[in-house]
Amino acid sequence: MKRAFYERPVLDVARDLVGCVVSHAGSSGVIVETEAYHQTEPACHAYVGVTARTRVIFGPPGVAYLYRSYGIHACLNAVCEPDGVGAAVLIRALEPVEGIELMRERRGVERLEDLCSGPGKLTQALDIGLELNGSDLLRGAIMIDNRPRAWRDVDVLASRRIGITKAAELPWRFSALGNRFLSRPALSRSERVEQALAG
DNA sequence: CATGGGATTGACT
DNA sequence: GTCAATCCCATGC
Repeated sequence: MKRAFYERPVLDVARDLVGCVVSHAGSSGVIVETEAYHQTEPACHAYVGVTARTRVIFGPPGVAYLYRSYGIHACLNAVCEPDGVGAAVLIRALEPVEGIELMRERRGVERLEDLCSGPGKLTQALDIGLELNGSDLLRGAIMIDNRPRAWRDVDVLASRRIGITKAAELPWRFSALGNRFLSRPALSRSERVEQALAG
């Protein structure tokens, strides 16, 4: 992955990261779910401006932003857009590829679908901690690589972001169509009915 | 310096 | 479906 990939508008990066491969500490997985966040909308941590916490989000693109969620979990983001702009993509779910036994040990669960199907789960499975906040995604410990051939033409669906109360209406979540490793289905039951009726 | 709210998960009814 | 765990940090006094 090149630096210029991350320097683009955050919605484009979030969509294009689906199908790419994240690897760390002897384990890897294909990204099947992302969410975009931008300083101009209140769900984004960078909405409050530059602080000790958000400094990394406003920094150069292609860098990892890691934060602690609910006092327990670490969540991984890729910083996007030019230096000085606050935007990042949250990596929400992976399809496990390499180091699956390592993931099982780190997570303490067996089922493949339980290893990386959520932002807190995948960081635990790949042993990614807060100490990697600010590290480079191009040459650091965490690597993100281009889509394997089989994922070149993956269908990506946009839907609403999960678990937020502000700007919840924006369709800034991107997921691999029909993938079984998502943190949640892309569409609710009623939305699936609507889509079916719309043909 | 005290307080309160999460970009979540897992256990339980 | 409900709910607690647990810590970082932004905010307000």
